[in-house]
Amino acid sequence: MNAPRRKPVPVTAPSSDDELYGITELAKEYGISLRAIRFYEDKGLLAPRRINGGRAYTRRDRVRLGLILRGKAVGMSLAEIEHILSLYGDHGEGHAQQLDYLIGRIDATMTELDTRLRHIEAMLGELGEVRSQLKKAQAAQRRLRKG
Amino acid sequence: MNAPRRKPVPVTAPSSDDELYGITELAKEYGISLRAIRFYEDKGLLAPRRINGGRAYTRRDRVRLGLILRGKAVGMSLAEIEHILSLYGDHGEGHAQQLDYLIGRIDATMTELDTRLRHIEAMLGELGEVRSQLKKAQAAQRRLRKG
DNA sequence: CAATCTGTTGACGTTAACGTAAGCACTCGG
DNA sequence: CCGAGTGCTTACGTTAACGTCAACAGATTG
Repeated sequence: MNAPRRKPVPVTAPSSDDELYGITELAKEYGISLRAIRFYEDKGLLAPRRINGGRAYTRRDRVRLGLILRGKAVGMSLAEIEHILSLYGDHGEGHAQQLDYLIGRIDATMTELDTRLRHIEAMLGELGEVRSQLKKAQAAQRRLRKG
Repeated sequence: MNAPRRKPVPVTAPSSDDELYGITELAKEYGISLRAIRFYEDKGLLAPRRINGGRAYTRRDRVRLGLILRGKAVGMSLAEIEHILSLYGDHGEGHAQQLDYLIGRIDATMTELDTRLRHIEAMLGELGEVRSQLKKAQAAQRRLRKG
């Protein structure tokens, strides 16, 4: 079963028209595969416009992609990232309830990130101790060799 | 093809003999499944002794398991965690080269963790901004309702 | 006009990290 | 002696996050 073919077009405007980017540009810029970018789209994390069948990304899309990758670097699942992404974006003229809800979710998210941060700090601390132990051993060795 | 059967034994000493723990104790203590613990063993992250076919964990094993889970909480893969775990443990009487190598790896690991930490801090910062924007909107709403 | 480039959509493969299930082995309490 | 409890192993299933591949369509270029 083949989907009906649209007619794609390069879109790849080096720096001309209206601040739109092709998928390959984004891929190279962030060092990821085209497949990954499309995958994020499938998962609803990105929603580029279509220009004659080709994906066209705006600055805003680029920012989102950046957030996605940052999320991954931090060890979040795509689901969690989607969660966070939804906190950005136009909550234009949101009603009071919406605002409360959003702020609540942001607080929750920040708390979780804080926990992670503390875990990392703990690991850094422990590794630092191990390191200084090794440093001591190293110094001892040197004393044996030189003195 | 069946492996030859050993004879397992509870080992489950509540707090008596020699500071050994059964697999279920560990599982409950850390809130994970037996399967997961065995899985970590398969991956070489744990290596409990066997007492009559049953796994017997020491305090040291418990600490390692803690490190594993902390690593996961921080978003590391089991491979990365194994990497880090190898930095602990007896480098007893290590030779100079070994020490240099280990310290180098610790430094590398710490640098990487530092990067993650910075990513998280960045996200926290951005979320903080979004939050304060929403707070402003919230205040505006209240002014409309009350005054 | 044919080759090449860029892009699109399935469909299937892969790796990591387990979960689930089945079947067997000891031990212990009644 | 029998059933429940605990543990072991092997084998297969599952989810996430892509990678790989095939087949095709416009555009561009020699």
